[in-house]
Amino acid sequence: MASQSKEDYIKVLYKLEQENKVVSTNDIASFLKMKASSVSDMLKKLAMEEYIDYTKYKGAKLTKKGVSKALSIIRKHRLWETFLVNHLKFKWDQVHDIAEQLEHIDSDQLIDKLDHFLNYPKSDPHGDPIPGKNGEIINLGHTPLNELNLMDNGSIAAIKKGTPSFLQYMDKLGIELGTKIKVIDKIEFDKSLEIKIHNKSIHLSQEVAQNILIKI
Amino acid sequence: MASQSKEDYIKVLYKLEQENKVVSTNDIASFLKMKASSVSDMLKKLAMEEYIDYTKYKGAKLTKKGVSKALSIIRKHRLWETFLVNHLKFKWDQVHDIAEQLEHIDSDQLIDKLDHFLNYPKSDPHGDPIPGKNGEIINLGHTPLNELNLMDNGSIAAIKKGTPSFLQYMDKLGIELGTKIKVIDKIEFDKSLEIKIHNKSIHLSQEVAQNILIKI
DNA sequence: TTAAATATTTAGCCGTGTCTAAAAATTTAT
DNA sequence: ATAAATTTTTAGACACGGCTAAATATTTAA
Repeated sequence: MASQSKEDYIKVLYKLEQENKVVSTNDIASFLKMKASSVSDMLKKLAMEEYIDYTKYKGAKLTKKGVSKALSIIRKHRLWETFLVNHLKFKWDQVHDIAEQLEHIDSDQLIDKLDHFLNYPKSDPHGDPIPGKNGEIINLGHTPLNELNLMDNGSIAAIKKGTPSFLQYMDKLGIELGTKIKVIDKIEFDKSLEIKIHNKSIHLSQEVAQNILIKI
Repeated sequence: MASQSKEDYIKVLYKLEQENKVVSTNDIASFLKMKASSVSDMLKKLAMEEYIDYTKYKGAKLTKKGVSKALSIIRKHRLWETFLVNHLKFKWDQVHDIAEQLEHIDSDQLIDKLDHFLNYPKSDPHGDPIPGKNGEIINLGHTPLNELNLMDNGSIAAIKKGTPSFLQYMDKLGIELGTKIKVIDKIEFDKSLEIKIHNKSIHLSQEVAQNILIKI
């Protein structure tokens, strides 16, 4: 089994690869709040264990083995979050740090049984898809709220940014998974928008709207 | 928070103190399968952090702080075991290693909520008492089976030795928590005994009987 | 009560995963 | 096209938690 630390790197690699193609040492360092030199060392080790393809000065990319490892960690993370919210009655903004610890527990049988107990959920409390046992990840076909057109209707499907403060802001706005919304104004100037929700109209910055995923 | 490794030492210290008064370096080493020199090093650190009272060459003893830490780890271990068996449907011989990992997860809130979810259990799947939030440990007043008198009746209250193979042996004998038994013969020669269980008579060595706790 | 056996500690080494400072490679800008 | 800026790697250090081998204390036995 990869150490906790290595698992953390693999997770970040996966996350950053979603955005870019190849991931740079500095990107990882700033994400993990570590020094580039530490990252450089670790990349060498991960390459040696064939979790990544890595050429000095050229950045890193997960191998098949690496992606599969990443998906298994994400699967564990999201299943635990689901357990914490649905059964232990945590709020959706309280579960991240705990799941961050639980995701490193090493037992396939445990995860199989947890999955069964939770009734094979397809997404976690933030609406993110839960990878399957073999790494299958369902594309739920969601659209960032800021990409909707004027007068489009939809419902909240997922919150992309899972930080406590962002989720608490969502709570304050009355936004939860499944809530119906309608785009009633789009402001050219700053790309912000006005939506109708719970029959009230609220204003959202582009920054915020980007992090709210909609099912149309 | 104490490291995982330190928590392991504290747990062993607690366990060994139940049997002896002061715990020797070698006892710990053989229990943890480590070298005495490593234990010696660690005892120094634990003493520095005031988890133990330690005098060179004289052995170690948990302080109040140490005992309270030990009880909190045991509490977590047993609550998780209860979850694994009662909700995830693990067998009682499969949960030890997984609970060994889960017990190091650091979140008081998590344990509070788990305790609530489990409906505040007083004992775990092996019949061992679960320490309370503040370290209260209920004495369930159990008697080792080998200390019962001829013709005494009782029911299985706990299995002291929680190794998979011992628990599997219990399964084979039809012994589970709550099973009624009666002592029908005590053999002086080797301290073994004959008990009636499920209306059949079975023979148990002293070694085995010592590890079965009875509620009379 | 002293020598032998045993238990414990110390000294020094190693791998892991971090760091700082310096060197080297790459990228950007003139 | 080369100098400057930036990024990345290397070198060397450190804390942690193990280890082996040697030294030292303690206990046991002659």
